[in-house]
Amino acid sequence: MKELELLQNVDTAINFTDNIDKEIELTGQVSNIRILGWGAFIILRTPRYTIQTVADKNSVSLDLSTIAVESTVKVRGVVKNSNIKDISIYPRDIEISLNYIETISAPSISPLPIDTTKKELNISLETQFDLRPLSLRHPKLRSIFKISAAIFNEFGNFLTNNGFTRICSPKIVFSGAEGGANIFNIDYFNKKAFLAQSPQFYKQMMVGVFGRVFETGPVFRAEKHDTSRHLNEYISLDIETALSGGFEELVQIESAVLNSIFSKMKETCKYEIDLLNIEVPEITKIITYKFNEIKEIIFQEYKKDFRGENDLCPEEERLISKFVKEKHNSDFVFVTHYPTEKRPFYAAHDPSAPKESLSFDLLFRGLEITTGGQRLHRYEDYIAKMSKLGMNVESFESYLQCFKYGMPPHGGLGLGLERLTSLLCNLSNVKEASLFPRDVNRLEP
RNA sequence: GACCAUGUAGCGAAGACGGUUAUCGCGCCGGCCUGUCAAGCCGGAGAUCGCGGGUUCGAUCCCCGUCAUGGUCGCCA
Repeated sequence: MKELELLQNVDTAINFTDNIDKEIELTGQVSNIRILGWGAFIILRTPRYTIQTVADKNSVSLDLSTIAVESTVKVRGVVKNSNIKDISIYPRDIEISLNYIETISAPSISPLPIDTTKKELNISLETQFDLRPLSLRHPKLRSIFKISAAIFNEFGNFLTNNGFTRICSPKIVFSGAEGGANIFNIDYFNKKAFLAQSPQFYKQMMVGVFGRVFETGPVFRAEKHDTSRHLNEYISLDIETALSGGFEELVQIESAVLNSIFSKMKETCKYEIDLLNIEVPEITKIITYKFNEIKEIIFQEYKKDFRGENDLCPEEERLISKFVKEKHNSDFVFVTHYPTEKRPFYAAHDPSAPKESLSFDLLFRGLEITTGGQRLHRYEDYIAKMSKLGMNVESFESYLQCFKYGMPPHGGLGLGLERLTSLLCNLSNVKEASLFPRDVNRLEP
């Protein structure tokens, strides 16, 4: 038996201002080393900091030329004020003047096949992903995932603080929510099962339990699309809530969530915002256009006629975003009332105009990042709609229980984490916002 | 899946009417530098030009095939 001490503090944070001219100890990985005649500047990557240390070759016993990039080192040194220009370093107003440095772990092979010490990584996407455990060590790539984490966290915190309950629904499911072709089949103890395309059914069921729920987790799409905005596994930020008003309430909730994410990001991600040169937006007014209005605007303003088609193509998404930016100075536009036939069976429609669904997409800087809408909530409506679409009602019995025994009017939305991250960080491909992207051709790393 | 591009050193690129030793930057190796700013200066090593076939006296370059990657689109978050 061995009893371990209960830690009062597991953080690695250091109060530098209280430790000026005092000696501290740090362990970190060498992200860069600049050797000069008298010594070296060694940049250390630690969980909280990327910090500059300074080693005079006469003050430390270790031969500085033996220190390879990505070595793990333990150092002791005195905290000094400094004024560092390199914005990949944080904090920049202090540095550590070393008395001692020891290599804890040295790489077996050095150098890295890619150069993570430069301002830009300057490698192809393929190389970036093939060497993901290494490329992610670059300050700019790390920052992308700090931004992503900030979005993820504040999405959950804001909703939790506003009466939503976090749920975790199964990813191995009995049936798909969106239809058959784009769903991954798996063998589940000799039974047919699927990987969830969406937590849709479960989050609806849980509205009957908690009233307001959210989930942040992976979803899987088996589509053989291979584009800069698609992943076969992505993180879906999902909301589902009972509605007291119309489906527009969802638009307002999402706007509030996004604004909360953006303002929190400005607070906690100053370093990343600076490093990635991110322009953090804010929704100051909620701009909505009906689907049919969009088609007319595109025709009137840009002389392109897509009015016959019942979906928006990427070009239309870009054009309408441009239009809204110029006319309303907004990076965001909600497109409402999509054709009912383009929406899944559970989508509610306008009783006075059955062809128009009570749903919306959110376009951000030219790309769709959210689909949402009000759902059907009456059992009879489900039976009627599913029968009309030729669906097998019996096979959805476990899902339909909640409606049979009473559900409030409700709706929800799904926000693509990687899409939002990539647009915020000005990435050209959504895969860059996924740690280990899964696409048609990539299963590892 | 369709269409269009691209495969040249560890990484990112240039190249040529089809003709000696294939060019540049980064990294690497050696040297220099008492404060660097994702360092600097000098020198050096490093490439079966994606793979297979064809045309040719001769192919990294032209042709055919193939594989891989990227872009646009279908579809979607």
